[in-house]
Amino acid sequence: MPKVRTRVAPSPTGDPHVGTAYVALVNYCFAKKHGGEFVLRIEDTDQTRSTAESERAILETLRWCGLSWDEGPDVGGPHGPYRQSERSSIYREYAGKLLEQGDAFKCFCTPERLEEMRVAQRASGRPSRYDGLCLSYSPEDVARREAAGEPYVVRMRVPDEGVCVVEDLRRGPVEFEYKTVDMQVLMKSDGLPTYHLANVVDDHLMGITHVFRGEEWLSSAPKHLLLYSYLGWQPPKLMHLPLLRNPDKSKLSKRKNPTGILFFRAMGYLPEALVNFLALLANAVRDGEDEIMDLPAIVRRFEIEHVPTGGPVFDLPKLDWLNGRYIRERLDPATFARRVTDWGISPQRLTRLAQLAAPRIERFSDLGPLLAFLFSGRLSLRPEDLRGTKLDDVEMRRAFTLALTELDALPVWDALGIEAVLKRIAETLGKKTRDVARPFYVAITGSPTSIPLFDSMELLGRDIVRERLRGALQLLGGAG
RNA sequence: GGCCCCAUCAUCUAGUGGCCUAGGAUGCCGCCCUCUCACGGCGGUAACGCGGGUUCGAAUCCCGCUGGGGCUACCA
Repeated sequence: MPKVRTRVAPSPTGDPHVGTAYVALVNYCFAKKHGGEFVLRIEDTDQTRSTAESERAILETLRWCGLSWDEGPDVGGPHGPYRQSERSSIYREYAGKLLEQGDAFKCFCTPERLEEMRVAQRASGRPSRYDGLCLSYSPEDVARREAAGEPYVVRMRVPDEGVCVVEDLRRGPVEFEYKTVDMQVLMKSDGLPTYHLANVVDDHLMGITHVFRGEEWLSSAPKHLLLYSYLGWQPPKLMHLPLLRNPDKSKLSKRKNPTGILFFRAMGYLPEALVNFLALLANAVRDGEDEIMDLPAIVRRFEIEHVPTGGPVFDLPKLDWLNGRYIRERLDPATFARRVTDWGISPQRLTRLAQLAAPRIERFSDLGPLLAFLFSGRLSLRPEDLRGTKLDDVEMRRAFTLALTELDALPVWDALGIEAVLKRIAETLGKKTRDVARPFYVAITGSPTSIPLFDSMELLGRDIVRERLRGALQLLGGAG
């Protein structure tokens, strides 16, 4: 029996998500429960979306949660590198092997043709699936096109007939007819692999024995199983975890709810409470058992067969209750003091605040009202508070809506970038920056007079800013 | 549209054919404690989606329906 090895493989394409922490926790628990190892791998094969900043934040927040990995891009290990962008030659090798075996082929089809094909397939009620045009080309044809410099991708071959049975550890056998499984792209025209190839190759090479991943992967499991068999490898055991949901039951998304681990940190949740809460979502307690438990206890009582299959709503009020219990039951006054300091009034943060606040106060006692917004969750505002003279409701809605998307797209969250976004929005609206800034001051700081806006936003963090803008928008009756 | 997953209180869930006139937790309501509030204690509210089977017996097994969700990219 080989040693149990699990992994979490986040994609560094945005702010770290609680779903990632949930999946990481399950993989961590399973590995530790069985005396195995837990690996962190970065899936950055999408070079247009991946950022170093996102990777850094993911590592930092997972560590904040108390999860540690035995191997990973920062700690190294015998199966590295742990960043897929550094493993290109490995994927090329296996793509080459698949091509040679005839289990993959070069595809020269244009995006336009593929799009047309899919539209037609959908219209006639068929599954969306590559029609195999490029499979019909002779080797000479392929060589000629390649020599002519036609761009191509490498696609995996999928049988037209038969059934693939995916054995899910929790759900049992799940059947897929091969004719409903698409001939996925394995190597993009930029020479980098897609997730499908990279995850199979890496899981094998890294000796991963069990894969716990989100349910969104269940329908592509047949492709992965097929690749394992083409390459002559033993696939790991698979289990698909339910997706965390918004209160409206859709997949948890930052458009509707706080989803960022950074949000929970900025709001003053304790990492042990957050992890405890996520653990409850994976393994509920039995009657009479206390719901508070630390990581070792979570690991000890972890049972994969008790992970629910239905997607749970991320129930913020319950997290609040649990976090409150941690604060009043698990923090002695000294620890309380230290953790509050680390959270909001660390010397570094106070130094920064000093520069921003000192010019605006006459007594230290002015600090309370001036900086209260930095130590608050939601602000209680009325629509009248937002209204000034320079922007009407329609314009404000427009400005907030634009800000919501543009701020999300900022690669690095700092005052400079935020300023650029606000100025661009003012320009779009044909207004002065100062006039556009006013409602933002109110929405973000709760008052039209405050310490500088862009710094305030930076200090609050992207997630809280998003929540406050969303709140302001709601006050004005929705997006514009 | 096609494929797949899922289905117990508002929410998280226990429940793996009789222990269930369905248990716990959050939320909400009430009472108690109390210099306020909160905490805490006690009590209450509230669910097996529907229809067929199988069985002596079904929340538990099977089928259909309905509902929800995911996937359907040269993103993961």
